[in-house]
Amino acid sequence: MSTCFAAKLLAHYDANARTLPWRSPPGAPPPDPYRVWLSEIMLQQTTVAAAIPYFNTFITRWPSVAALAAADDTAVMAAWAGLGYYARARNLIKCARVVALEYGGVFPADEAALRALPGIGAYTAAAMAAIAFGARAVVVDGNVKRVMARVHAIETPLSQAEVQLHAHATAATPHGRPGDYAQALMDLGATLCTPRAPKCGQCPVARACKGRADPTRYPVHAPKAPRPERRETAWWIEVGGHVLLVERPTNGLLGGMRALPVGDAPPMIADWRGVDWQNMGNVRHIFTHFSLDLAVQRAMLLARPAPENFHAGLWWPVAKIETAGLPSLFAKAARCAMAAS
DNA sequence: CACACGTGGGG
DNA sequence: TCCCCAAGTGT
Repeated sequence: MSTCFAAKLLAHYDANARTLPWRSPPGAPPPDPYRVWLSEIMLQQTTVAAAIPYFNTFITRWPSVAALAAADDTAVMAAWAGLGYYARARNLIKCARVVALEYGGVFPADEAALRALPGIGAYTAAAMAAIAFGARAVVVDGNVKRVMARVHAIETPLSQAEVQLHAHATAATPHGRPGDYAQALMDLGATLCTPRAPKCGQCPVARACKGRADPTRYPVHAPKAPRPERRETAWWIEVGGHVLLVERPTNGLLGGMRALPVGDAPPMIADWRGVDWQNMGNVRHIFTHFSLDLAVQRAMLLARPAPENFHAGLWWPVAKIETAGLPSLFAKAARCAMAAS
């Protein structure tokens, strides 16, 4: 594959680039590295449509990495609520503070230095180096892997083809316009060289594509494991218009997020005898690696139990539950608990 | 290297 | 309803 590939891709990009809030037009000076970074973190395993409103909210509320570094952790986590993969938000905060304290609020331009920051892996470091700093970094994301697997008709399953795919991506990367090239390649994967029903008829590099005859054959995937089933119970404890929320442990599922208490028993040391629990129904939620059937139990208490009976709870106004920053699972459970009955 | 880690949209 | 998946990272 020669520079011809990149030339055709860039020409197509010049005429068809998507307009996105974090993006500069083709040929324009690079965007603020803060915007590139924020968008790249939000876009990890996340669709453009889902990321856009969050990006706009964050940029308005925290216009610079210094502003984000100075933010309350809780406020940032709440603003991220609903976007998923919450380790990204925890690392976002850590990264902002490292940049603020160790780099004076200016992102390093060096790919290796970027790679060393929290939440920035090989892909994001390369993307930032290319898009924000104009370096010839080799950007390899899911789009690039799919395009390379098709162009070269790679039969090796994706998980075992990393080195091969990276080599092809390196050979294809031009020395000029690295940022535009990276985005052009990802645009191609997102709009034409899609996983299903690729639009080969409109593809600028279809003539060079070895997978053209059967594009959906590539990339080859390993067989997927079955998704296990889990059952849990969430506890809605309401007193005087307030509901008990907890902050989940920093690590693990929905780590660091506010939530309803979950477990086999209500989250108290106190004695629950005599309390009238109502079964409010079940919420079904599909995670990447398991399916969850969450039963929702509700108790309406007359008096607030002593604080020492809770590990780390807070009473949130039921009328403002949407502002609590609950992840989607618990936002659903809250709607279930508040349903008329 | 394999697995944990969210969510909502599309076919 | 169900399966796939979307600009990955950390462990």
